[in-house]
Amino acid sequence: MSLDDRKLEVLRAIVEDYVETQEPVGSKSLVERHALGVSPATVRNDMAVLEEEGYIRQPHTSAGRVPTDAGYRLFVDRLSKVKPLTPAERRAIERFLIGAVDLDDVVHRTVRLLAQLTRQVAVVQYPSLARSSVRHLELVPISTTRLMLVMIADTGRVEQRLVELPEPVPADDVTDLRRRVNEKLAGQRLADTPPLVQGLVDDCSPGHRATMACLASVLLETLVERSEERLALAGTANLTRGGVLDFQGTLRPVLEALEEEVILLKLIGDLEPSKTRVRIGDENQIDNLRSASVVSTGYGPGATIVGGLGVLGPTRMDYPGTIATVRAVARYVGDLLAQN
Amino acid sequence: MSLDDRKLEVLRAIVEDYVETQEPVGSKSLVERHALGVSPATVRNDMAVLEEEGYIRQPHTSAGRVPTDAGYRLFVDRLSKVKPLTPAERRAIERFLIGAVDLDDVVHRTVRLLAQLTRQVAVVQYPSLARSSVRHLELVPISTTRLMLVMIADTGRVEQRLVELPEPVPADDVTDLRRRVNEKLAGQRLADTPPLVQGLVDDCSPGHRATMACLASVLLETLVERSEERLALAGTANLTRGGVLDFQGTLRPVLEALEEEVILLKLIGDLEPSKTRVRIGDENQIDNLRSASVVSTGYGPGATIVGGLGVLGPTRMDYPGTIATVRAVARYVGDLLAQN
DNA sequence: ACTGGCACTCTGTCTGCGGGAGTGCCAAGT
DNA sequence: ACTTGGCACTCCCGCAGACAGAGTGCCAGT
Repeated sequence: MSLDDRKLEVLRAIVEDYVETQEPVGSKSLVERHALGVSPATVRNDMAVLEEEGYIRQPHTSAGRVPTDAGYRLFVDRLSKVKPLTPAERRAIERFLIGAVDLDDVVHRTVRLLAQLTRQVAVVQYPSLARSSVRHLELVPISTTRLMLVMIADTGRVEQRLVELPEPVPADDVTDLRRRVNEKLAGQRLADTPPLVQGLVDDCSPGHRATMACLASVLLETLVERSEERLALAGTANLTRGGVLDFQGTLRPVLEALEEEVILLKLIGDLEPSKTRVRIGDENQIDNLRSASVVSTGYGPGATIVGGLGVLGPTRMDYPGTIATVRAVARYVGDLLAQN
Repeated sequence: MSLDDRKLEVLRAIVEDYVETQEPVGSKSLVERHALGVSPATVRNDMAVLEEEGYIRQPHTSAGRVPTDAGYRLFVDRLSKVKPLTPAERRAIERFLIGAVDLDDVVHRTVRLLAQLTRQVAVVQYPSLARSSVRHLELVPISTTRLMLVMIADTGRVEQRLVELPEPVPADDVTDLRRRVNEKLAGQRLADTPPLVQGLVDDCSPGHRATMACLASVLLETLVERSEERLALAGTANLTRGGVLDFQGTLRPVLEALEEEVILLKLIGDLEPSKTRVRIGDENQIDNLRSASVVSTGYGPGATIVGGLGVLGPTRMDYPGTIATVRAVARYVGDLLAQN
C-alpha cells in the first residue's frame, strides 16, 4: 500500500502539531487545526495505515499518535519546505559575527549564536588541521634546549608545542632551522607534509640532524597524526526546555555524550557533501542519543569545507527552522573566514 | 543557648547520614547508626535546639531533619576532619597528569580528572594573564599589511592576535620591531606593561610610529585590558547523579550558570588566600546556584598563584572528600607547572 | 471512498484510607 | 538538671477505586 497525498498531508500535520504541542495528536484536533477537508474518521483510517507503515505510533491505546523516527525522516526528506529566516534573524547573525577579533572569538560567537537562534545545543568544530595548509612555522627559543614551535595555518588556527631539544642550539642555528622548515613546508597542506618532513631530516647536515629529527617528530606526532580537532559547545541548558519529557526521563546519557569529543566529532564531522545533514534518533548510531537528533553541515571559505558545525536537540524538533538556521550560520561563518 | 559537644556531634551525624542516604534523618535511625550513647528522645531534644538555631530543618512535620546551609557551614568549619586521599587516588592523579604535552593538555586533563575524582562538575581556569609575565613576543608576517602577534607567557599560555597594519612593512623592519618590543617587554609582568608599551610608541622613529601604535593598541586592548580569562569545564553529566532530587527539580538554572564564563570566574576566581574556599548555597551570591556549593582553590608553581580551580555540586555534598581532592589536584598541577 | 455513530480502552486525576515514620511533650527516673 | 520511655499526633506515601475525557476501531449507511 503506497501513501497517497492526503496521507502524507496527515503525517505532516501530525509532525507539525506534535512538535508544537508536545502532546500526542488525535484525529479530531487534527481536522480542527488543519483544513484537511475530510472528517476525523477518515483521518483515523489514514492514521491506521501510517502506523502500519511505521511512520507514527501510539504511546498507548487510545492516546493520540506520535511520529516515529521514520516519520520524522519522511517529513524531513519529502514534506518540509525550507523556512526562510526572518530579517531579524539575519540581522542577529550579522551583528553577532562582526567584530570577532580572532579565530577563537569567531568560533565562540558562532556557537553561542547557534545555540541562541535554535534554542538547542550547538557544536562548532574549529577548522580542521587536516584540511588546513601551513602558512608559517615559527620557532621561538625558550631556553637553549627548548623551543616553542608555533604553527599558523591558513584557516587561522594557531597551534603551539614545546620541543625539548637533545642538545643546546645557538640562536643563529634556530634562524637557519626556521628558514629551512618554512621553505619546505609553508603553503603545503598538512596532510601532505609527512614525506616533506622526512625529507627535511634527511637533507640535514649531520650536526643538526638530531635536533631536526626531534622537531620533525613533534611536528608529525602532535600536528599531523593525532590531528588535533577542537570543538566548542554551547546551549546545554536548552536541553531542559520541554521539561524532562524529551530525552525519556534523564538528561544523563545526553550530557555524557556531549562530554566526549570523539562522539561530537562523529556527529558533526562528516564533511563530504556540502549538504546539510540530519540524523534522527537511532540514525546517529549512538545509544546515548537515541532520543536526539543532530542537524549539521560543513563550513568554510568559498566552496571548500574546513570544519563542521551543527546543533543537537530532541527528535521532536523544528526541523525546517533548525536546518535553515544551521545553513545560514554556516554560510555567514564561511564568508567571514574568506575575508581573512 | 550554646551548643554543647553532643549537639555538635548530633549535627555532624545528621550531615554525614544525609549526605550518604539523601533522605531526611530521624532520631531513631541516628542513634542506631552512630554510637551516641543516648536515647532517641534525647537526640530529639537536641534536634529541636539545632533547629531553633537554624542549623537543621524539617521538610515537613513528622519527617526527619535535613541540614540547612548554616548547618553545612558549621560542619565544614568546625566538625569535619580532613579526609586523606587513598593511595589509589594519588596514583590516579599522577597517572593522569604525567604525559601532558601542552598547557591546553594540562588544563583539559586536570578538569577531567577533577570531575572524575569528585564525581561533580569541575572548573579549571587557565593561568591568568594578569598574573603572568611575558616570556617572548613574536611577530609573524602574514602579508605585507598583516602581522600575527604571538605572546608566550611564562605560565605557558600562548595568545595570538591578528594585527592589521596601517601601511606595508618590509620584513627587515618587522625584525627590528620584534627586537625592540622584546627588549622592552620580555620578562615583565603583564600588569606592568601598559606604561612600557606607551614608551615604545614614544621612542619610535616617526617612520614606524603608526605601525607601532597599531601594535601597541592591539597589545593593550586584547591582552591587558580585557584580560582574557579562559576556562575549562567538565563533568556536567554528574549533575544528574542523585536524580533530580538535588537542585530542587530542574538542572536548568545550574546549566545556565555554567554557561556564563563571568559567573564561573567569580566562583573559582578569588585567589587571594592560598586556602581552599567553600561556598555553600546562597553564599555564592548567585540565584541560579542556590542549591549548589562550590569548593575552590588557587594553584600555581611554588607559592605563587596563577589561576583557580574547583568543583561545583549539590549543597548535599561530601565536603571533606571534595576539599581534600581539590587541594591535592591543585598541588599536583602546581608542581607540574613548576617543572616548566 | 467517505462519514457518522457507537462501543471500547486506556490515561490521568482525584478521593479516601491505612501504614509508617517521626515528632513533641510529659511525667517519671537517676 | 538531664535523660528517658511512653504516647498521642501529624503528615507523607502508596494503593485501590471511581470517573471524566480523549481517542481509537469498526461498522453500516450514503
